[in-house]
Amino acid sequence: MPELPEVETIVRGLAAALPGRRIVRVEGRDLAIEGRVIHAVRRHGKYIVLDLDGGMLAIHLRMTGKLMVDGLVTKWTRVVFHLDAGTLVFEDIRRFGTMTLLEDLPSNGPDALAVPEQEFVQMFRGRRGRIKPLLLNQRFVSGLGNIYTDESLFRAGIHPRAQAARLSRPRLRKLHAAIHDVLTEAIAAGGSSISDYVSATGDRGSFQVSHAVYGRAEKPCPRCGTLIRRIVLGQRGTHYCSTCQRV
DNA sequence: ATTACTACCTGACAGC
DNA sequence: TGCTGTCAGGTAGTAA
Repeated sequence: MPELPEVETIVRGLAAALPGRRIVRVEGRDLAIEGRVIHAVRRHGKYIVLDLDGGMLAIHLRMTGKLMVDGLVTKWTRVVFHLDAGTLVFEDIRRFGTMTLLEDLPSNGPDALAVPEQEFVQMFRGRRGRIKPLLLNQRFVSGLGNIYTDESLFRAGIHPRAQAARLSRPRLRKLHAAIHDVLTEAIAAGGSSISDYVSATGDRGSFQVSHAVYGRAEKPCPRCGTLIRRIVLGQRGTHYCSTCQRV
């Protein structure tokens, strides 16, 4: 479910409520963090990181995870953090989400929103394979998922099957700008809510109405009117405009 | 290094 | 109603 803009939106909501709160009791998972204080909340790729005294809790929402401040408890609630004031509720329909106490964060690639253009272009040296699966690889660049990969490639005019190593420097610079712009606009819109995603305050995002290709198979391209195609690439549904996007 | 396949788990939806 | 199959915003493990 959540990609970088959704995780960023959730983290902003958590950061407004959690720092300074003490975890009094954890219900639903054996984490042994009772009594610890949450000092800060940050994002690391698609991970939500709670900095506690003496460690950090890394939470990954995978497909259907939600983290809500004072959220309602439902049949899909998996963990409730009881705080000295209020609660933090973790809900996860498909139970793919993970929650681990760590000393070191998982090593992944540079953040898709923070990576400088020059570094981004250089990362492609020596890479084989097609561009879309590469962008989805979190050890290459972290934060992009299926929605924003498709949307970024559309804006950059790059076909998802294009060979990464064959892209010219100008096209890579354009891709860098496209990724940055799409993510920035999506964060401003509070993320994309297609079915499950809500922020830490329970609000839906609105960026889904701005999607040009994702989820728009057989609908006209907003730029040229050609019908958007859906193919499967790297086992993922992939949407693109065959006129605007070239290999 | 890259790709394919399986698996994790649940719900929505289409078609019969 | 209900069955079957497909799809879903993610990622790990294994094999080729």
